[in-house]
Amino acid sequence: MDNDVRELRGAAGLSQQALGERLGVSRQTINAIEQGRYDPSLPLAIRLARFFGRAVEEVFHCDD
Amino acid sequence: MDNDVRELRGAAGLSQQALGERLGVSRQTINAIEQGRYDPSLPLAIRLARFFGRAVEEVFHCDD
DNA sequence: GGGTCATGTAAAAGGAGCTTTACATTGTGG
DNA sequence: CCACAATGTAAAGCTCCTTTTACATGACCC
Repeated sequence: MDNDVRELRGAAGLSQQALGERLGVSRQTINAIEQGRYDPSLPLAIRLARFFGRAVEEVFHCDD
Repeated sequence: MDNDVRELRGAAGLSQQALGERLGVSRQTINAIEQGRYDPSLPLAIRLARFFGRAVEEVFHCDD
């Protein structure tokens, strides 16, 4: 399950810290998600997708 | 965070057991999600939405 | 060289997701 | 009445998500 968070964040010109603050999570959480160390919870995934104006499926890609 | 799983499952004519088998989770998991006892993981939410031909955001509604 | 910003990473701790096993209720059909 | 299917629920246990604190790196500016 990989995702486009890093690209979208870069395009938005935000640091991991700044994005975390906007979404109410720590920068380590953003970092872990970008690196695919784990998947976000469903509510966080929805907040992330909505923040970037995308559908959840567009941001997070299942590999199956 | 509530969802439309029960309605969609009913419309599909499937038991909780049958739906769980299709998605690779236990019937208790389906039951808990339908009752809002907890949110599914992101991969399960995506599988559920895809199974019903909907977007994740259409099936799971954030209350914020 | 010293400060700061952005990022990577790690450990400990707590809460959430999911499993299995098990028991209870309700309804339906023989 | 007796199965049987569908659902609700509970406990124990494991893994995953997220936090906090902390240290380390490289880039960049003064």
